[in-house]
Amino acid sequence: MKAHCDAHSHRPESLADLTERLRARARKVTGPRQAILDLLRRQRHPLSNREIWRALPPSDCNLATIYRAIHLLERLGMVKRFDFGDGVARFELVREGDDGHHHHLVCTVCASVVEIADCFPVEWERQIAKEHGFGSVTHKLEFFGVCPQCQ
Amino acid sequence: MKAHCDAHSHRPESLADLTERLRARARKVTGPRQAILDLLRRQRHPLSNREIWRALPPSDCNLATIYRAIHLLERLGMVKRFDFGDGVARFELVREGDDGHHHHLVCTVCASVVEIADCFPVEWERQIAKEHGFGSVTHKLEFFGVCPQCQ
DNA sequence: ATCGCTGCAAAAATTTTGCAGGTAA
DNA sequence: TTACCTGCAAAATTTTTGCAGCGAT
Repeated sequence: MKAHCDAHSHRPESLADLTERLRARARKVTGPRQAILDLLRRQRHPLSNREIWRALPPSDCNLATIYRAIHLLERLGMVKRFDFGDGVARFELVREGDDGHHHHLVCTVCASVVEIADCFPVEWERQIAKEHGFGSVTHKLEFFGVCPQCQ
Repeated sequence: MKAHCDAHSHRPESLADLTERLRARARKVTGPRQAILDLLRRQRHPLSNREIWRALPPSDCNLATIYRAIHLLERLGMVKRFDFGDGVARFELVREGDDGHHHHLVCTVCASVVEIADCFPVEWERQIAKEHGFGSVTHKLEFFGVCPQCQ
């Protein structure tokens, strides 16, 4: 049984490549957008809009601009939304040509995050889709537990 | 390979049984709480706090009370939170002795919901836990697609 | 009679939007 | 130049909290 996603490399795409992707879509490469992209490309794990805001020097970007920029990047498929069940959306950069599909193991005590290579088997997903007549089926899967340090 | 959860019966627990569970935990059985429980026990699928509020006659319950009651029911394990990725928490009644663990297939167009019997294989979950030294690992899994009517 | 629960209203927190000026292309 | 972006501030949401009075037990 083969999962339909593998762990992806963590070597970050260069900032130049990222901004090029914006330009290619006729979007402007501005200071705030570069700051956000440059922050995200250094992160291994998803950040919320507010976390991005706090991580950036106050002069770099307004919180409203972050909301707007993240919306844009999400629409362009450059950023993917993850939900760890605490009501806060978090975002991760998606590598060129990738769909960003993967999962996390989140510590319910300290909120540390591990990226997971395994994935729900495609055959099951297809079967579930067929069984109910649904099309274009995907899934969201996240794991929760207590990390070694917090035990 | 066996999933570790099966579809559960949809026959709703009686309101009397539900309120008894409250009383057994030294919580008061009040009008608003009965109204909420009685509404949830008739639902097959999760409702948000606001949906509960709109579904109830205005005089039955204040929105703030619903937030408080749902928090309580969640703490008592009588209600389970689900997240369909749209930023709104939804809640489902959990049957006595059950842990409420199951998954949904949600239409991304009309938001209709189908309950899913399959589940992520326990062995994999255990392996993931072991691999990263995590304890008490569970998961959240939801499927998304386009239902027959919306295609 | 208690103590928990409720409604109401205000506060806090989160996300969206309008607008006027600035800037990438 | 000309759209597109941005900061700021206000608005719209969503969720939490304080408080005085009511009511389940």
